[in-house]
Amino acid sequence: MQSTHLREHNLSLVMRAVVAATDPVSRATLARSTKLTKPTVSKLVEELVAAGLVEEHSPVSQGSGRPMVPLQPAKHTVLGIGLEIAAEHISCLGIDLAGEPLSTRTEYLEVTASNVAETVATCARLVEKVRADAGDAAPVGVCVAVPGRMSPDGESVLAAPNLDWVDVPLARELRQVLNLDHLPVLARNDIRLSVLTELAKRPDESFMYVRGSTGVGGAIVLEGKVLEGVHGWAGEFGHTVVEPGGALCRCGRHGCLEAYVSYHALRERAGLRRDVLIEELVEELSRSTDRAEVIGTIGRSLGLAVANALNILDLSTVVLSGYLGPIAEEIAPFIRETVDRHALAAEVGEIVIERSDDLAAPALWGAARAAIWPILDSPGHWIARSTALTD
Amino acid sequence: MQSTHLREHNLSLVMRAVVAATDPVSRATLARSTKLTKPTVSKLVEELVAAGLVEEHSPVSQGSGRPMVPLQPAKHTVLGIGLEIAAEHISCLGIDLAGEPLSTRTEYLEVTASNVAETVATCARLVEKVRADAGDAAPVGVCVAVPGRMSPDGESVLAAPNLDWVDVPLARELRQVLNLDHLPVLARNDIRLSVLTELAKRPDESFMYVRGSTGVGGAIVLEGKVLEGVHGWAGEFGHTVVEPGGALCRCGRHGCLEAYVSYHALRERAGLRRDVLIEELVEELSRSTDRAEVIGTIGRSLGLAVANALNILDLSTVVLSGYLGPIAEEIAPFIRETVDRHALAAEVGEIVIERSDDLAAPALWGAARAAIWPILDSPGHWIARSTALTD
DNA sequence: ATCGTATGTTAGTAACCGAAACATACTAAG
DNA sequence: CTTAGTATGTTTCGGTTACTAACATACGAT
Repeated sequence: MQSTHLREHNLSLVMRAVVAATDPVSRATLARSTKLTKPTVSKLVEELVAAGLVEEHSPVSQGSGRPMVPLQPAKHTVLGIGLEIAAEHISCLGIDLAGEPLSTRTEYLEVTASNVAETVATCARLVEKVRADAGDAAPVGVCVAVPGRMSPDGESVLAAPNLDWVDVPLARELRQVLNLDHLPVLARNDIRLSVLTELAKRPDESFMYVRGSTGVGGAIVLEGKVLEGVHGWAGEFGHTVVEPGGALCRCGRHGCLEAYVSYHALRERAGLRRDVLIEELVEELSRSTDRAEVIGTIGRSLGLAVANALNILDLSTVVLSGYLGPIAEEIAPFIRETVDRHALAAEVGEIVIERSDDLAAPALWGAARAAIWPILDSPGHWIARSTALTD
Repeated sequence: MQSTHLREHNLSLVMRAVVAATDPVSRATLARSTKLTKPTVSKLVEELVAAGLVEEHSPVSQGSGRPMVPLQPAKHTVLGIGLEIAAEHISCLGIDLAGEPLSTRTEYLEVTASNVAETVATCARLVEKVRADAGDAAPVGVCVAVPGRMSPDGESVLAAPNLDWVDVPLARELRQVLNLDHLPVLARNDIRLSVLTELAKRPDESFMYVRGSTGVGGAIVLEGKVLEGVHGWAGEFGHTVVEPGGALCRCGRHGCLEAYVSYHALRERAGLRRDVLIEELVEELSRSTDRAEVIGTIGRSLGLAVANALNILDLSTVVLSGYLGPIAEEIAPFIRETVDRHALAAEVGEIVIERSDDLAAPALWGAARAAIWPILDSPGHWIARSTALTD
């Protein structure tokens, strides 16, 4: 490592500490939390303030001693742009460093294999609108959430069954259309972006994330890092077999978890109308069938898959999201039971099963956060870049 | 990060590069591989040579140009001490920085709950002998491999069924008996140490490690790091249920993998005599039963457990060790089949199933390597420490 | 009015790494 | 035998970084 990298490292450390703090922080507090000395922090903060990434407010007294100068992530100066492509709509969200939404826009269209160009054009239109709404805030980058399997480099969509897409070089096409010279434009899997939203609330924790929505998605988070795996789908247990030779899944095989626990599977089997909202799925199901039975179906299948994963990874926390969130407490016993059956009960501590306080569109928010990430990770690059542009 | 940490980081970088290289390396080569500049490398190497951690040989011509000065990890100067506690014997191995064995000693005794003190005494005796054998080599630390569940800090054995141990503060007791002032003494799970031996051959790779021995152990390696998990048993799928309601396992539940695929289970079910060597288990079994049936039993159970784990973690490599190594090729089809059944076949690349060229005692070797680790990780500390002692 | 306390700044210092030039030691060719 | 070419390793110097120690600042408490 070179000495210049050291500075970048520390700059990022301070920047992230400022963003991570919910309340304004003083330089002295930063020095303690980053384990750097006060002069060092002052130097680094000076640079961040000069670059407009951190805001300095007027001194505030804190009991005895000299009043602190509160520092906060700059508001409305920087714009992280998140996009979400779903089967029937495309949304765009712009947030600033503080995580404040600056603008949200949505357009409705049926995304299919035949209208990739139109989809890209729509994305571009939405991004332009959000940029306009955001005023002076300088764009940092764009991240697109796609419900499908992506190439690990974030360049292209390998397969997105819901959209009927195969091998679409989405990032490249967007980059060409969007007029953002050399800013990063990446495409990522929607679940892996959703989990970032959860991760913002539990930094550095280890847990398993399960989201019930159109399909069943999941991710594994180890010490604050989302596990990728060689193909980038670690933790995706939608197609784990939970009942050998069981129900036919749309992937063509039998007994997949997704064939039991997914919006489509549950809705169709209960013969409900197509326009049931995902959030209301469980309520609707309980109306037509015995609630215990519905919960039982979900719980048993999910319990097996989740318990297996927890066991192998030696994790003790599951976060349930999507329509699984509201019924987390009801599903919990099934997961617990299977875990107890699979691991030595005495060895296992209590399994923590939590519901995610889900936002309406976690993937969209995750994408926006991911777009901001480069600034937090290497503020120096950004500063160098922006000063080079203005000169 | 402080500037002094930067130096430590770079020192470690150079040290590890020297050790990782199989052949002697020049300063210039190190500069290229570590991405530091030549002067920096020279400075750092100078310090390592002065401390006796790296050896400088006489210049060797390499075609044209000035001959290089070959650098190698110092031999016989430093001693990493590994211990292995098994049910019926205790072994001790001392290696140097180059990974050369300096001495191996073994004593036989039945380790049980009643003779913890004797076990510790035996360990101490073995360590003393190895130290004596190693001559001037300076001890770096001690690491003990124990077949059981350990506290994450490496201090104590929580439970080791094979030894009938529960809650034994092994590291502390050893530290008191061994006369190694303030050198690290740690106790670790044997499988997690075995995998270090494999890891030395595949640095920075990701794979799953499965070892068939008295029981069935496993570990997950992600980018060269052994996954720990909250309790420190990530990847241990010996007690994964592979057949609900199946054979009784000694853990008290039914259908565990270990109830089918373990030395004890296989030997007892075939009615073989007790003194069959683990290495010869499969051969012996094939003599009394149909080989295809034996392989089938192992393959089906293991295939299910391994395939599930690969699927969830999105890994594509399995390394089979212990008595599973020799029959890796025969088991491979079962694992492949289950993987294909569980994951979307089109999405999965080829699963690589490899055998570990197992040493006789990988856990012992892993322990010795682990004992050496502190030097590679922070040579500066070691240098400071040893100069402080000699002054 | 003074003391205590916590924040933030100002030198001055020590340490680090890197760029460039140089010294070194060999091979290969004329 | 000489010269050119090449790669290694060293020296010198400069720029940057972060730390130490002391100080200035701005409050509350007594």
